[in-house]
Amino acid sequence: MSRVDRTPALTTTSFAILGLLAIRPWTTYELAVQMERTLNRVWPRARSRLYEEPKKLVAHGLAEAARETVGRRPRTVYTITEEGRRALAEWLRTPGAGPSLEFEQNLKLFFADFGTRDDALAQLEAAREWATAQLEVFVTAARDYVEDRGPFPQRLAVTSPGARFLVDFYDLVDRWAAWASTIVQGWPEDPSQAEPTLEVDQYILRLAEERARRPGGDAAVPAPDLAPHQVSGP
Amino acid sequence: MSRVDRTPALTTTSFAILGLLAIRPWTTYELAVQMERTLNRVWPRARSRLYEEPKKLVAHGLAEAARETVGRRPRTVYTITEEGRRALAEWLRTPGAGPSLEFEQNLKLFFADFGTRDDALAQLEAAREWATAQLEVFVTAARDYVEDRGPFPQRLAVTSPGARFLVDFYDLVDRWAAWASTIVQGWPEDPSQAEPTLEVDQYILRLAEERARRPGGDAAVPAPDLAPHQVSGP
DNA sequence: CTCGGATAGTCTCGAAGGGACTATTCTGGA
DNA sequence: TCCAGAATAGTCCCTTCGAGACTATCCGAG
Repeated sequence: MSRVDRTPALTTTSFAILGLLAIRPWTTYELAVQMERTLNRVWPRARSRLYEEPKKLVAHGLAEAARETVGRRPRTVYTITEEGRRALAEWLRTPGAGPSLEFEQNLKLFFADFGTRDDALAQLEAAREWATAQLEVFVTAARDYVEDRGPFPQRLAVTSPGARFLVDFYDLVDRWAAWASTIVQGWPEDPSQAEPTLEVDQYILRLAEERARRPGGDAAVPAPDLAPHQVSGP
Repeated sequence: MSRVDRTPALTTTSFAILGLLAIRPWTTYELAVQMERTLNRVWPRARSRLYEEPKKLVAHGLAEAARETVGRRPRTVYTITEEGRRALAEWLRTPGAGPSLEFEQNLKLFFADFGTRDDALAQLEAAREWATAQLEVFVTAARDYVEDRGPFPQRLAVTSPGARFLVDFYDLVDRWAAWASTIVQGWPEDPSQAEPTLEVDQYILRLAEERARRPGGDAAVPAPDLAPHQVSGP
């Protein structure tokens, strides 16, 4: 009531920063750089945001700020507190949200019948380039890690399953765009005149149904019966 | 300068709405529902946003609003203009952004060493449930489409490649989470004590490098040499 | 000695999210 | 036939975010 304190609420982004602080102390600038290089891939946030979060953490008692100075330039080093570690563990216990995907190139493909076939092909080509670029950055970083030149090698056991997801995701985008290109190339100039390819639709449906029937339980998953991103010829 | 009009700029969301209007006229409510059911999967936006967009389109001359009334309740039906169709085609010509992914469950996995093994397993299980739920909704909708009961069957040719991406994405999340679960089950109670599994890391690296070498050109993509989401036993 | 890139931030504005709130119309079952 | 609840058709508010402009110092290579 009245106009009491109101320290802004903690968000997922706050806990992402808090997690980094649990690894070691950082300055805000280092946090921002680290975030851009790694966490951005699963939790993208604007740089400007990242400068606010540590302050919130301090306000909540989850981190401490130490003002230092390099020459005449001041900087702030943040360190996690014991309460911060408890809060982080607590956050890890609560269920997280499922993936949320924004995919403008796919959105444009969805409206392809209001443009030209070449427009659609350009979107798919851009998607492939995106995937390639992501993978290149990834390979460089991953090679460093495997050759023991990466930071925090002791965290590798914990981080590699998540990394696997990213590689597979980039690979999916690439394979899908390549496959979709072959489909779109078969369209007429004006995509609104394209004939529905029933094989594709039934194939999609079969894939989806098959998966929906797969037991939700556990254990090893068999390799897919249907080769991904290949359309069987008629 | 001074304090002139300033009709707010058009965003990707504006064009998503404009694309729907290119299919047929809608009321704002219908647009919001349609968006939630379909476009949300590649371009998720809050409902409240969707009520603003058509007004912007009108302000830019890309759509027209017709006030109607059902009984005593007023409603507004939006129709695309010729200029709107031109703007849409123009937008389709410009390259779209690559995918952007938010994945909180994976983020929590990334910090698994500050929680317990069971916390990590719970995140993965939640990811599987999410994927299953998405697929179930998808299957229901897709079955309707294939059995000719879906709206806009004439757009099927254009929309099914994009749908394929979604099925594969959900499938990826599911397979990955199942695979990752088997890895995490091998961890000790305290994940910070987990041993790095070099096989996994080198496997990831090999996958990534192999892909990075793949020609960025075109044409059919061969089936992957390595079965997705299976770790070869030692 | 200097110049460009890395370090270390602040600030602003508009876009987006999330939900509370209102009100009328339609539909299926008692 | 009547009523409850779902669907229709929005408005409003507050907070968070994103994108980028802006400032300033430090450090290393040539």
